[in-house]
Amino acid sequence: MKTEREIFNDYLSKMNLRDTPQREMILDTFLKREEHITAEQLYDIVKKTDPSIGQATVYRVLKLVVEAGLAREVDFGDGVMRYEHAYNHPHHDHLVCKGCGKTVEVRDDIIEEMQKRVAESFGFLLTDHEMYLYGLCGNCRGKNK
Amino acid sequence: MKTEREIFNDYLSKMNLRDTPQREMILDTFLKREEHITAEQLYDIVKKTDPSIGQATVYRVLKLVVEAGLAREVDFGDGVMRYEHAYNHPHHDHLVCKGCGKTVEVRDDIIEEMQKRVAESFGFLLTDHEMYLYGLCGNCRGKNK
DNA sequence: ATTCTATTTGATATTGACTATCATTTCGCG
DNA sequence: CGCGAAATGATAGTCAATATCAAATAGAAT
Repeated sequence: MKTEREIFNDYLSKMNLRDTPQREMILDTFLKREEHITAEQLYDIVKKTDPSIGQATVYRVLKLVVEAGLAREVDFGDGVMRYEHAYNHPHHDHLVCKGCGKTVEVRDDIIEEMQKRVAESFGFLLTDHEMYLYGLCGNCRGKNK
Repeated sequence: MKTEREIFNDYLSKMNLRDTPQREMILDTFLKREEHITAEQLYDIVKKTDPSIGQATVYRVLKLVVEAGLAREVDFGDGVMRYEHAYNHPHHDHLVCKGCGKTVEVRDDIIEEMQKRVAESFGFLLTDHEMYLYGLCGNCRGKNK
């Protein structure tokens, strides 16, 4: 089982890209966090370790991390892209509480299967999908009268 | 059965908003088009009828049309919000071809039911959802080697 | 109809996320 | 080392969408 660092380095050499301290640092910082994170949030954290790092570099490295298969983009529709771990975190969809913003990762094989069938019934070859379920979590259900 | 115009006017008076020629014009132009449309595209069309209309007004009116229940926002993830008819166009999801951009409206009751169950299994009350199925349509399947 | 005032409009500036540009730095090969 | 290509960081630019604000106007009161 390869480590994330190995996968990232393999991707860099395969693409003839260079191994830089910034890239390693940003990747490591991303990997340490478990939750969905935005580029700006990651930038803020990274600056604490190395204040000289540029914002553009964080955006650039996040893109590489996605291409290397270690991260996945998540779009909750609020205009900001978030990133989540993709390594050892198989595909899933998201349940999002509109009250408190809490998210839960969900996966349902029946839904996945039906999605493929629906696409095929229109002659489409399904390559991927996005599904966001919005609602109110247990805590927030009671609050808004 | 109320007309869209009646529904819109009802909404305006319920909210103590004024009935203006711009609002009527933009609504009418939106209603004439059947396909998903962006605010900028609608602005371009509307300008042909009345070049004095401001871009901001189109954005503002589209928001009202959504609030009145006559339109729905659709986000295909390309950074631009699109609007589709909501009146007599019941909820559906979208199948999007990554090759040519073609979209198909789809609806599957089993998926809808499973979504509700999944949400409930986590204690969530499902209020709405977004589901986008991305793939290649019949035409585009053969093209990419 | 005329007046009045809060709403609406259109022009413009601003925001916020993200990308492009570009001079300077640095990686990594010889 | 020393070189050339690639990466970085600072900055400017893009683009959709929103905020601002003076001027125009809807619509109720007169």
